[in-house]
Amino acid sequence: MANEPEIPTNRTPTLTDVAKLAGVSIATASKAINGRSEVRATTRVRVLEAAELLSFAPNALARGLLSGRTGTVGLLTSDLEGRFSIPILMGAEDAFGAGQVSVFLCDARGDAIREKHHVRALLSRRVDGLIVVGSRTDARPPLAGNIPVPVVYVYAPSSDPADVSITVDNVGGGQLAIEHLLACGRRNIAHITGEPGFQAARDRAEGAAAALASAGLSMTGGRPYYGTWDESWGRAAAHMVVEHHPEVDAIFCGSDQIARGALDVLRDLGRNVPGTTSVIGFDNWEVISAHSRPRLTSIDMNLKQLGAIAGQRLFEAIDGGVPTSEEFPSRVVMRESTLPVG
Amino acid sequence: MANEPEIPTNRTPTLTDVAKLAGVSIATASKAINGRSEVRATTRVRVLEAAELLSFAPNALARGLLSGRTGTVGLLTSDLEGRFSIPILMGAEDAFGAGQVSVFLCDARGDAIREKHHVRALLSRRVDGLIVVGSRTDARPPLAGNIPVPVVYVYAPSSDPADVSITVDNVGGGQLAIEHLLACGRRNIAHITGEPGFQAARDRAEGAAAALASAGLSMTGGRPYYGTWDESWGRAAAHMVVEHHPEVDAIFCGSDQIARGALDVLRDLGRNVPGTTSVIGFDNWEVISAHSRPRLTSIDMNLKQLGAIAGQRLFEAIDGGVPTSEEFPSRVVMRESTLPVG
DNA sequence: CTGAAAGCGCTTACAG
DNA sequence: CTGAAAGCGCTTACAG
Repeated sequence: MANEPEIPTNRTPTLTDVAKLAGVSIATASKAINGRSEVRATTRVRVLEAAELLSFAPNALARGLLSGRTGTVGLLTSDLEGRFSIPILMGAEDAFGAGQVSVFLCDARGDAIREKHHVRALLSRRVDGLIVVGSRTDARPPLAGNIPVPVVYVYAPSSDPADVSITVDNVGGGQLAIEHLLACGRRNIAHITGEPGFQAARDRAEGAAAALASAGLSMTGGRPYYGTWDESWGRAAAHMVVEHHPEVDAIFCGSDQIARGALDVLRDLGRNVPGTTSVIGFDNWEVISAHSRPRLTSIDMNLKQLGAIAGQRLFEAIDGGVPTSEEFPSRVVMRESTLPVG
Repeated sequence: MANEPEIPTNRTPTLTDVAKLAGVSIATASKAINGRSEVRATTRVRVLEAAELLSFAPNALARGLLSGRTGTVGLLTSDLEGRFSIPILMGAEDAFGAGQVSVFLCDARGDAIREKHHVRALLSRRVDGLIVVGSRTDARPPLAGNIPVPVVYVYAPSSDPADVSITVDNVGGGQLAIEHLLACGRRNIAHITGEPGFQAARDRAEGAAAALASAGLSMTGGRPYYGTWDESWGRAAAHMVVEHHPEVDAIFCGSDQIARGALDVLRDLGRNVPGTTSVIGFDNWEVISAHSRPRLTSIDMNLKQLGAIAGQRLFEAIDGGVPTSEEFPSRVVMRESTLPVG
C-alpha cells in the first residue's frame, strides 16, 4: 500500500499540497491546473480531483508576482455619495466583472491629499490600470506624479488633452431636450438650471440656445435662469417664469430635482402639465423622474454605459492599445410631462 | 571615482534597484525602508533618498506573499444601485481608508452564482476578510462554501446566528417615530408603510404598535397600511386615511418616499402640516426629506456608522478577536413636518 | 509527458 | 550595523 499523503488541516492549501495529494511534482500540478496541453489526461484528472478535494484556489499574489499582471484595477472616485459616480461605477464593474478582474474602490472625498494616498496604495498593489470617476463634468487636473499604468478618466475629463477621457456630450443633451420640446409643438421655452459655475449647466444651456436659434426661436425670458440644483430653486424659478411670461408653454430644467420643483409649482398654479406647459428634466434619476405628478420626461446620460466604455478602454490600454477620448450622446426618456397634446 | 550605478529606466523600480543605488544589500535596504532599528542613521538616509529618487513603492504582492496578510478586504454588496448599500460602503471605506487597507468592491447583483464567483476571486486574491452588505433587513443565507477568513454581515444579517451581523434596530426605530409624534402632542396616529414581505416593514410596524400600546393608544385605522415603498402608495394611502379617519393628526410613514407622497396629498387636501397633521418618514434620505414641503422629519438609521462599525469588527476578527453581533439604534432627524404646534 | 531548478520582489532569522 | 541565504506560492523554460 502506498503512503497516503496527509491532507493539510487548517492551512490554506497550496499547489504543493495538491501535487503531493495527486502524487506529481508541483510543475506538473501547475500545468494541469492551468490547462496546459503537455499533461497526460489521466494525470490532469488526478490533479484536478486533488485540487477540488482541497478546495485549492491558486494564490493570485504569487501569480501576479510572476506575471507582472495582477488582474486588478483601481477605481478612484471623488464622491461616492453623489449619484453620478454610482452608475458609472456599476458600469465599470460590469465591464470588469465578467472577466478575471477585481476592482479596488477608493473614495478620495474630493481631497487631493487623500487621492494621492490612494494612488500610492494602488500602485503598491500593482494594479494594472486606473479609472478616475468625477462627479461633475468640469475638467479636473490629471493624477499627480508619475503613474506607470494606464489611466482613463470618466465623466469629469482630465484637463490634459493627452489623457484618455470618456465624457458626456452635455451641449448635445441640451439640444436634445429642446428638440424634443419643439417636436411636441412647443414654441415658448424657458430654461431653468443650476449653478453657472458648473460646466454642465453652461453646456446644457448652450445646447438649448443653439437648438432654439436653429428653429428661429429664443429662450423665453431671454436667457437661462441660473440658480441652484435643487427643488426649491425649481419652484422659485417656475413661479417667476409663469408670472413674467405667462405664454411659456415648456420648461427645460437642468436637473430632475429642479424639474420636480417646477412641476409642483405648476400644479399649485393650476397649469396643466403637459397640456398647458411641458416640462423636461435632466439626469433621468428614477426616484425623482418616475414618481412625480405627472411622471417626468428626462434626458438620460447613459452613465452606466459610460462606465462600461471606460472599463473597456482601460482594458485596451492595458493590452498595449492606445484608446482615444470620446464624448457620448444622451437620450430622451419620455414620460407624461411632455406628452404631445393632440 | 566610484561606479555610478545605473538608474533603471522604464521598469517599475524594485528593492534591488534601490539597494544598488544606495550601495547596500537589499536586506539592509529593506530594513531601512521599513524603519527597523538595526540600521545606521546615515545608511538609512542614503537608502531613503535612493527610494525617493526612484519613486520606489514596495510591491505589496511580494510582501503579502511573505506575511500572509495582504491588507485587502472584500466588500460584497448585492445592489450598488440601492441607496442603503452606498452609505454603508462609505462607512466601511472610512474605517479602512485611514489605515493601510484597500477594498475590493464586488456587486453580486442579488445573484447567488455571481456571489460565489466573486467570493472565489476574492479568496484567490487572499483578502484578509469579507464584509457582506445587504440591501434589505431580511436575514440572508451565509456565504456558501468554506470561507477561511473572517466575515461580517451588515444591514442584512446572516441567517446563521453564529455569524457576526451588524444590524439596525428597526423595531426600536418604529418606537422612536411614534414616541416623537406623541411628544409632539399627537394622539391619532396612522402608519403607512411598504411591502409586508419586508422584515423592515414588519419590524417598524411592530415598534410603532408597541409604543402606541404603551401610551394606551392604538393605530388609527386599526392596523398598518401596507403597500409598496413608493410615493404613489403614500399618496393613495394618505387619501384613504384622511377620508376614513379625518381625526388623524399624525402619520408615521415607513419610508421617506411614502412620506413624500403623503405630504403632497395632505397639501392637495388643504390639511396643514404640521399644524393639522404631522408626518414623519423613515430613512432620512436627504434628497427626499430635505426638499419636501414642508421639509420632512425622518428616522435616520446611521448607515454610515453601521458600515464603519462593521469595518472595525472585521479588523478585530482579523486580529484574532471574536466580535459579536450587534444591533444599533436609529435617531430622529427633526425638520418642519413635525414641528410641535404651540 | 514529467520534474528539478530558477526566479518574480520582498522579509526575516542568522552569521559576521 | 550589514549582508548572504532561505523562502512565501507560483510559472516557465529546459532537461530528461
